[in-house]
Amino acid sequence: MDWTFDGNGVAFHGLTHFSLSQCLCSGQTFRWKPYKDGFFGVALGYAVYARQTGQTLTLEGVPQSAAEAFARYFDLNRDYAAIQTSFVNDPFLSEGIRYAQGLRVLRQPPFETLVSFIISANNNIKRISRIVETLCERYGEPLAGGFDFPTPEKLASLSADELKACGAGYRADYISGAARMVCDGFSLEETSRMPYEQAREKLTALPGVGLKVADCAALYGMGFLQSFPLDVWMRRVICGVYHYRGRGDNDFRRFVDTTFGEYAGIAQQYLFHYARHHKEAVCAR
DNA sequence: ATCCAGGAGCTTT
DNA sequence: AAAGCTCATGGA
Repeated sequence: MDWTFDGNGVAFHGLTHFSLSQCLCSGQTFRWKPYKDGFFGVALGYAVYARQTGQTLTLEGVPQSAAEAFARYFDLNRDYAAIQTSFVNDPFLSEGIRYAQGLRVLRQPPFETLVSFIISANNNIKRISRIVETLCERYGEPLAGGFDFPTPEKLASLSADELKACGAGYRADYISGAARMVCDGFSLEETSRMPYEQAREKLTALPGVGLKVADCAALYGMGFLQSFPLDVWMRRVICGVYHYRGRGDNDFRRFVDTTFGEYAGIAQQYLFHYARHHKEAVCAR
């Protein structure tokens, strides 16, 4: 990856198949907000002002020592053109790709991703973002211009009332329970090195983590690109766009496993983004 | 007021 | 195994 450092931050050059706004506004991260002509957010322990001009991504606030880490965060080293080509035989997916051109699956810190998607259960994106932001402001390490995501130790030390006061609602017990298990030796890094099926199975041992949340943590936080989070939107797509008539989740899962391949998670991200902006095109339930 | 939101977990068939 | 019920909260 070709990058430079100018004293204020890092800039990546020659990016194709990359759109910053598609990456940050597609429901996979809850930590970036529109700011001036770009986005402001906290990632990998840095408060960052990110903006894109053409094929250049500028990350103000990122030292050169963190350049490669951010290349991984934005998945800049992967050949998305080749992945998109592998989807050409799927007309629905091709439509999603056209609509969400430049979208990449981020690789975020595992614990932050896990907790964020525990919060996502039966919730909406705006409120998820607000809860995550409040958690960071109150309990995250202060950075130059923002707050980091709280550590497992910090979250494990909080009472249920303190977590509920951040808006977490009934998920407060899940958050502290999962944080405690991570503090107590449940290694997310180790899990991320396991085979996918094994990793997602292990993740569901955490409170508040079912298959869907496990798949989100696996996809957005652990680099398992074959993971396909099966949520309400994907059921609508599979039903309304692919005209699949399944009975229960087992049927939907079987459809996913036989339809999308090695990069199912990337396909899912295109479809999710497309579906959320084309409600009329997807199934009503 | 009622329903829904990137579901999970527990109870009942 | 599969369907049903409940969970806290805010916006539509």
